[in-house]
Amino acid sequence: MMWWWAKAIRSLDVTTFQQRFLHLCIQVTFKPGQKLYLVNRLHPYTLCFREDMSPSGAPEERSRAVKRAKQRDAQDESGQGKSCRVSSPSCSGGTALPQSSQTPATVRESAAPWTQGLKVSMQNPSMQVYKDEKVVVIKDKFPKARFHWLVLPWDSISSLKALRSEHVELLRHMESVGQRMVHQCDRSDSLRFRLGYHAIPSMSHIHLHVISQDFDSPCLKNKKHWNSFTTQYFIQSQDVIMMLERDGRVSVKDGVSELLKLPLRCHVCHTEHATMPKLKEHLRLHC
DNA sequence: GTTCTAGAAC
DNA sequence: GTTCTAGAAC
Repeated sequence: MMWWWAKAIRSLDVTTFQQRFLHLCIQVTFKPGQKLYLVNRLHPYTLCFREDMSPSGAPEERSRAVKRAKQRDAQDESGQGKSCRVSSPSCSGGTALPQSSQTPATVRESAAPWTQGLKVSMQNPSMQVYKDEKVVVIKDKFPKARFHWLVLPWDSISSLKALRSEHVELLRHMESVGQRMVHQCDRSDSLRFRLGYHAIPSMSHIHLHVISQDFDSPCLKNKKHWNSFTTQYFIQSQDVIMMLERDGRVSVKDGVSELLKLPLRCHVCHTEHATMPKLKEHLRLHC
């Protein structure tokens, strides 16, 4: 399997690949359909492990496999899943190291592949709208408002939990860059913006949301979306910085996830609405 | 994070 | 019947 990877990766010859990865002595088992993300600043790659589509496979599994493959292809065609995908004719249950490797440490899957999406996106020049030596800004792939950017540090910081006092300056810079994005936008005079972090983000790699408060977007679809930006689940950038300065770390209250289940309440006039369509209709009044 | 879908709500 | 949500799967 490792040799197959080596053949699959365009920019790394076999020797380089071995030097960089084999010494890690890590064994990873892939399930069909899982993706392997190889990320550094220069070469973000995705290897997709497909199911065994041979006639010997179970009919139900083949059907699911075809369905998933169609979904992936549709995403690729729409430009949302830009990746260097390499197919294997039969690689279900692949293993990353030769069987002969001595005392390999088995690594359990630490996170679902989709949680790593931002790490890939931030490296993609076509998605970057601003960058400097400390941070990069990308447009949210599924914006929840007319303007929705993400400011990400180049440094690998997984989440709010990983923040310490020494990050204060970086966070101030992230906020400053976020404000710069707002001011360069042609609607900055008429739209209100908020800058903040989700208390428990789904995606790995800390990211500052810079989002206009119109919430006029087809990607805003459900209660979780709404409450993640309009309740205390959304922690303002300034509050994060203040906490970090005061306590040296950011505390997230227990049970914060419950906020995502709160009734749908307008963020402007605080009226309650029974369904998302009704809330979205109401929001037009405030535009 | 999204998509899909069963079943609840209307 | 259609609309909408919530949870599973990815």
